[in-house]
Amino acid sequence: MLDVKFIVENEAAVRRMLAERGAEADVDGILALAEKRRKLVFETDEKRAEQNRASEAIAESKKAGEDTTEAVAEMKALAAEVKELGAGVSELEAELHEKLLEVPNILHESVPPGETPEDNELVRSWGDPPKFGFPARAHYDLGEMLGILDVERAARVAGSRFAMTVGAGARLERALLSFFLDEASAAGYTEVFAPFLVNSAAMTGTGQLPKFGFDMYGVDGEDLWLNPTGEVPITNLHAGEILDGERLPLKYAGYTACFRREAGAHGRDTRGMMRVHQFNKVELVKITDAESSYDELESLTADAERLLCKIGLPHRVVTLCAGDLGFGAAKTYDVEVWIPSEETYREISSCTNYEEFQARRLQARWRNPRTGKPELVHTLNGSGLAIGRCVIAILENFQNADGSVKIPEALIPYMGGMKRIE
RNA sequence: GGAGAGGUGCCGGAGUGGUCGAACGGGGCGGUCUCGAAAACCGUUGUGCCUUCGGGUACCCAGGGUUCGAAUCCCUGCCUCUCCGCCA
Repeated sequence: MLDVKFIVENEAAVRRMLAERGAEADVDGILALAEKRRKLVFETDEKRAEQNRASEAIAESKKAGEDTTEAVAEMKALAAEVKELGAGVSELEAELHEKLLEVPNILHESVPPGETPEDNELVRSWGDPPKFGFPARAHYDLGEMLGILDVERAARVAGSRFAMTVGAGARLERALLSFFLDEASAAGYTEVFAPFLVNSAAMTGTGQLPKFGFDMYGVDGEDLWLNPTGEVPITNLHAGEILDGERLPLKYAGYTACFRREAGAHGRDTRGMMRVHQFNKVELVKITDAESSYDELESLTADAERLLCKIGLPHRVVTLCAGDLGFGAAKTYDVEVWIPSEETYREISSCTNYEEFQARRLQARWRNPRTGKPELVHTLNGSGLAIGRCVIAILENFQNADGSVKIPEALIPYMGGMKRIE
């Protein structure tokens, strides 16, 4: 969420941002409501002051033993007026808040212009795509051949777009999850096991609501949602708090299952476990101040990338262009891993600086010792990493001609010494 | 699921419906004293909004209600704790 004051004072910049993103928001409505609210608050406060003075006078009179029935009768009208004005202010504020929640974040100056993923900017790449002396098999074929991925039975118990790993496949998921969390701990992240179900307030705090409810699963009859990403429960951990500046940056790493309806993705990635309704992920979250947040974004991205290096998976990093950027993101690096069967790079981590956008919704602040005043924190997150897609990448990049798959060195200890899946 | 208790400032903990944004204690910060420290003493110590920058206004879990006036009374919700039952 943007500050109303910022919108009032930087109308042109806000409109420019909307144009660059190819997004829309009711800037006119916000400006009009803000001004209306300002005037009504002033009027209401004045009436309240009058009422408070009169009430005090009544208290004094009563103490002096005087008859107050007349004064009390006179106050009735004013009391009713104050009540009505107050209700008007609340209504305006609710309306304004609603509109503000639908304005996307401002863009960092380094975000490249562009409309589609084609316009994303390559930052760097690591490793070379493997050259096989045979046609590369897709993960769903390898998984089936090896008996470690069972989409059919997953569909039986849940439906289409669900995947289930079995045997060495399941072990590989657990290995990755442990490896990622161990690496995160070593890099200074605090490990958390947060709830997988979150309420509407949390979903609003990180920006999934009110605009993107269609892509999430809700729990019938309760104010609960299945979290679409670990970002939600973990970032919301410090909602409403004023943090001690010395504690920053806070760094968390947590495993969550992630649930997405994939509404609007019909026909895309329909086979295997590339795009499923439930997948596993280790999420990295940072809470820091404005001064350090872009340095923290670089190191967060490096933390995610290093995992791929240690496994030995070829990948690249791109900066998302304005049109491809998420609603609340000020800047995002996508880390993309090489997928041989598609002969392309696919997203495996998305590292984002939200600056104050989430913090303002969350009311997450820190106390600046220089000023003694609370300031909004900057929040960041990125996958470290998406486990399902990592399984895909490992199966495909480390496959042999006979369909067996070599376990990457770094994961062998986590696989109980297993060196190959065959 | 059943029965009960409770939610107040950084923490503990008061608070007859009328200067209560809130006693008192602890903590923090600043100061006096000291070579320094401790102790003692003094002062200070929440957040948002509006402002004609003098102030004003709101917030005692959240949302409603009663009242001229609510931290204090009423209703609803959420959360915490205790006991019983059930359960991974």
